Amino acid sequence: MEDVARAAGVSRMTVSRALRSDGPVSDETRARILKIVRKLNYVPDQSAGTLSTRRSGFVATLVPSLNNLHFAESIQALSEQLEPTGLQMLLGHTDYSAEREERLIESMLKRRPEIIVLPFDGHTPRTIKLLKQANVPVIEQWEVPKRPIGYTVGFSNWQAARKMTTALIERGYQRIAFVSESEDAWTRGAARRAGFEDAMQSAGLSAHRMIRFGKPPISIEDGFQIGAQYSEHFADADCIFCVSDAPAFGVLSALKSQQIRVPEDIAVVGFGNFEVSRFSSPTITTVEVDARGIGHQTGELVRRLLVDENDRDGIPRHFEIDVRLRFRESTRA
Amino acid sequence: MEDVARAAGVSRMTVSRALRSDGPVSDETRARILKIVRKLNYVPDQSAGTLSTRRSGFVATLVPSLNNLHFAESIQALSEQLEPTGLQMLLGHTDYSAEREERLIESMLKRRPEIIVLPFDGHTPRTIKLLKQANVPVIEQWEVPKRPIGYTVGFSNWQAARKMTTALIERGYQRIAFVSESEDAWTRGAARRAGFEDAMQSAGLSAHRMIRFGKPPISIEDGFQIGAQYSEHFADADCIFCVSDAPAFGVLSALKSQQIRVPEDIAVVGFGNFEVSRFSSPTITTVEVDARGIGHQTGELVRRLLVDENDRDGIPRHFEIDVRLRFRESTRA
DNA sequence: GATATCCATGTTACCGGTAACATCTCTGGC
DNA sequence: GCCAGAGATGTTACCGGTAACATGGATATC
Repeated sequence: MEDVARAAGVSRMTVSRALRSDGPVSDETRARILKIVRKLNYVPDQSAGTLSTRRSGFVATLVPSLNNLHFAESIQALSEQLEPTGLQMLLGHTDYSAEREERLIESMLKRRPEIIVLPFDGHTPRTIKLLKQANVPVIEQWEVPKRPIGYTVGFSNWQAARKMTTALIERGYQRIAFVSESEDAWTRGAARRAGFEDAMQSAGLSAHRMIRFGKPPISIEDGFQIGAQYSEHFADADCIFCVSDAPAFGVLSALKSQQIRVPEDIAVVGFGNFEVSRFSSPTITTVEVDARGIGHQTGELVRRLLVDENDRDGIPRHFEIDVRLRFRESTRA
Repeated sequence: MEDVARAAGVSRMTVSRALRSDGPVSDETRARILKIVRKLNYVPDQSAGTLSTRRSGFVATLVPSLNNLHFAESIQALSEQLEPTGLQMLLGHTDYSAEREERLIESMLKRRPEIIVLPFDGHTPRTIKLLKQANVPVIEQWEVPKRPIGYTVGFSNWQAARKMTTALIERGYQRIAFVSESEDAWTRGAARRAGFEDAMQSAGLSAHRMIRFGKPPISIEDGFQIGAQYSEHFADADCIFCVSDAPAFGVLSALKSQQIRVPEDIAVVGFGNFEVSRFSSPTITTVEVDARGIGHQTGELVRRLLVDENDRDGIPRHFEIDVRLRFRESTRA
């Protein structure tokens, strides 16, 4: 920067001002400085700027996992929203572990993020303490916690699963099995399971056909293995509701290879509306979640909180994301 | 930090030393300081540290897109490798646009990354200039460029597609169609297409059945639409080689709905070995690429370049990643 | 017992920007 | 012609750490 200032015959401060769109610099001087900046290939050091302005320009972002299209898409949508603002995303993935989440947050806080975006899958007590002390807006995504730390963008997995279950019961299904992960203490999967159980009980039906298999995120392969044990798990069931479309597709694939007909012999239902559920045969009934919408709304919220000074009033604490039931060929009408 | 130092009755420097594992501080003093740090919830500011040490701890990482399992998995593998090193990843996605890539690199350079990891899909001239001037190791991933900037971790998509095509020809296929994206000027998809064409020509076969459809990344839906126009595109073909498993699955789905049998009437081949290709019916013949391996090797390389001081000699410039042909039910033996 | 050596700790300056205030020049109003 | 006010630019100090060197006391060496 010193070099640029010397070459332009001005002070460092003027260079600094010229590089920031707002600074009061004459057009002529700015043009001259920018030309020299380009010639010398000067790239400002943002950590020095951060230190001085106390604004890091970082958005700390956590996701449970990247190899899940939902999370990948919401991240992608968020990062697209962030681009024009000049904010940068610090990304980490928790791998569905609250301890890993805590470690990640701890290391990200050293970068002084201006906002923290993370999924709610249950936090450790220390995580909650760290988040509160960070003195920075916190946005919890996906599942909406009962006691939010700050803002939330998401929906109730409990309600979504309950709604689908109730709709299935209305369509005449009574002996519904539920497939979910084996270690999901606090995840969205657990909330879906609870919603399913509640709906069944409310209808006076038994929710005893609970299959737990595979670690989060449950995969197509896991679903295939479950489906391969049809007689053991589903002999007296009339419908298999899976915690996600991936195992639903796997179950379907396994049933097909055993000549079990869907939906004639048994129905299959997923969750998430992944692309594969629209193109499998039969196509899979599922719960559609607007993953991009979560990223987009979060981006919008970040903009209102950090960028747009005129739009800071009356920001709601909670943004509800759409959830819709998609009935397809894998259930009978 | 000042506060901590005062509370512990030492100088700021001693606190700084106590917080870094290496510093020469007596065990007793360090214990006392760490206790106070915890009590005061002091979190060091890494941008100040960066400024002073001239080490940012950042690994600038670009991917074409996140909603593609290959990239997501390689990123995940890389970030797992990075965790114990204390390095943090700055992630951006180019959306297959060289201009976006240039902008991202420009903004990331302000953070003074210690290394730059990016896919090779062709760069703008300015991008190449920026990367060279950054004076930082550069790792190009996935497709291996003819003229690498620094290190490379990947494989030749040209060769991989050529190998599969040759194997298909050996199995008796002669009228092979190739499905790829419509705007893929510099992508891996284009390299695959070129490899296909070369193999066909070497075998004295015509490579005129080129279907171009959909923007990168080509989806299941795109494949479905292509497959739905069977008679137009594939009336006289005996095999459909798709640039990725996603459209292959979509094509398969469309063929099935038209009662066209695979592989009896026509074969379908994908690329990537996504999970869906193992569980569709029929299962899909594909080219297996070790996506996690790319992330893992990259992480290993980063470690050797930045962390492990004793292992810095004789680091190869290029790491070749495994590619294997997986013949499944969608082609006849 | 004098000196060399080592370890724990302190002091000072600096990393590369920007906030805050000071200064200077030019313009317009009366 | 004098002064207020606004815009462009300069000066100084500071953001929160750490590098580099200085210091002081304990121990080892002969």
